[in-house]
Amino acid sequence: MQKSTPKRPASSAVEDYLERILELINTKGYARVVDIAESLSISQASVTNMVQRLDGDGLLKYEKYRGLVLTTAGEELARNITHRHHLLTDFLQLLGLDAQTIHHDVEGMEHHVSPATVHAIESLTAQLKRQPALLERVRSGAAPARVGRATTAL
Amino acid sequence: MQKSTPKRPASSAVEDYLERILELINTKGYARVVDIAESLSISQASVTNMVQRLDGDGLLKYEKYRGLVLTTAGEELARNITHRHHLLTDFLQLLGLDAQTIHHDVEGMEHHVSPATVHAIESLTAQLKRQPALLERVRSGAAPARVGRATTAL
DNA sequence: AAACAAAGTTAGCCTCGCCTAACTTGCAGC
DNA sequence: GCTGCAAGTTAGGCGAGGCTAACTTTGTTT
Ligand SMILES: [Mn+2]
Ligand SMILES: [Mn+2]
Ligand SMILES: [Mn+2]
Ligand SMILES: [Mn+2]
Repeated sequence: MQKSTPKRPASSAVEDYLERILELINTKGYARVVDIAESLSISQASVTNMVQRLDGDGLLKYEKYRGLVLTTAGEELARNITHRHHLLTDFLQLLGLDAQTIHHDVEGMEHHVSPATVHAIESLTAQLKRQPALLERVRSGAAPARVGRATTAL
Repeated sequence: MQKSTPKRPASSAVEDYLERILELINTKGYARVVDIAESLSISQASVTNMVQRLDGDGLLKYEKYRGLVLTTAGEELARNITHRHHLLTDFLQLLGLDAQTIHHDVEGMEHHVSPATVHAIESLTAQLKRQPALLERVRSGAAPARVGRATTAL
């Protein structure tokens, strides 16, 4: 156990690293410094530095020149941020946003959504998926119907 | 006009300062360094420093020891972030989240929501407000109805 | 008008997260 | 088993955005 670690909430940077490391492991079987760097558009030197910090924080095991593996704590955190990422992406896709906007916004928002909010958006998403008509109105930017104004006009 | 300023997007910190300054001006008529500091839980020294930066960026006019006023550009930015804040707050309230969670999440998310997403969430919010039944299901965390399972059970 | 407190400023420092340049290690190919 | 390149690391540095401590200015009080 990592003692005397006050367990501050992980920073956005830490979450982004862990998320990407897990993704690399899941798709390539391993996560090398060079791959992480490429994938995050960050220098190898910066990755090495962060990896050493994450090792110190007990989120992964790192052996110089040899590679790294996520610890249980690290993988848990990685799975958690991944879940937030997917949920928000799913939600924004429902709203009809373009892929680029979605990616940009999700990449930032994912770090600020607390568990209760995750749960609420999951619930909302599930409900919305059974309301295609409502979603259609959202996507078309339909204003709330007002008496005396055509809502289907061009 | 502020020439030779490449106009990087405002940082989260800058947006938080501007939002708070506008709020102070709207409620007290002015925004002193000490008030901004108190309101953001930041030292007066840090506020002075940031205010000087914002002056340099043309977002406010600052006279040493004398006070500050937002420029047109600054007020525009302030109104914009304020709008995002209110929209997200409104949206999360609809989902039935508690005030504390809402404040925490909004304070972070507001800096990462692009115009298209703002528009989509506005649209969604408007639609949701006319769907009290759906919202009730969201708030109660109802799973999508499944045949053979009671959805109203305790 | 002198003194005092509150507000504001400056100086110096820190952490985070990034960078480049230079060096070291590991691994293939020969 | 050299050798050369790719991968990895270290060293040094930078900007953002915080902090505290010490100083200055302003405004109020007497
Ligand atoms: Mn991210
Ligand atoms: Mn992500
Ligand atoms: Mn904020
Ligand atoms: Mn805000």
